[in-house]
Amino acid sequence: MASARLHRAFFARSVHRVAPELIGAILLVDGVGGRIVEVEAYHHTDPAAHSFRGPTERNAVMFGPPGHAYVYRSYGIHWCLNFVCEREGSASAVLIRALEPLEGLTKMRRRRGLADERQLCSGPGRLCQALGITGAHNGLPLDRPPFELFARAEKPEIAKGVRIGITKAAELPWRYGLKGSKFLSKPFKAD
DNA sequence: TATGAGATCAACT
DNA sequence: GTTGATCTCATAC
Repeated sequence: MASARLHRAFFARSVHRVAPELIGAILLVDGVGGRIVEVEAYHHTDPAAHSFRGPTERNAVMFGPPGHAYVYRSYGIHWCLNFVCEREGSASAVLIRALEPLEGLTKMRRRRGLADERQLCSGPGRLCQALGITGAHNGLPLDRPPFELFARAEKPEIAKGVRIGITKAAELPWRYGLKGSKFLSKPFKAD
């Protein structure tokens, strides 16, 4: 099961193609990480996206080249990790919402102060804390250390649903997840 | 199980 | 001054 490294070209496409293909991919930061099980797409036509109103100091990275990390502070305390994708008129990115811990479990538990594996990375803020992601990672390329990204070996079953935790355009079905995963931040509606 | 408040920073009105 | 792509802890059934 040799997985290919994801390079910049992977992200130089529409978020709506990139987002579902990220499900099942492996993300490591400094050797700590796991399998991506939940993401959300943010597009410039989307009032909930930071890029909707154009570039600002905070979201400048989103308007840069694809394949970079966009890290921002949420509610003053949490960090959230995004992958910048191709611009289609304006900036777009994929929010990494949850992953299944595979590598560096000990480090993650220490950083999170938790024993429960399922809650180590089941949410954007938790994930960043577990992987040690901070504003220092903002703008870093995803194909160079400390980041490591590997494509999934096989195409998993993708669940699709409504996004979480937002008040604008919350009805857009741009949340993607690994069907049946125990590590989702919230379960998908069964269909 | 379910609802509610607090934490705390930067962009926006 | 208010709001937000959140999480945790406390209190109430």
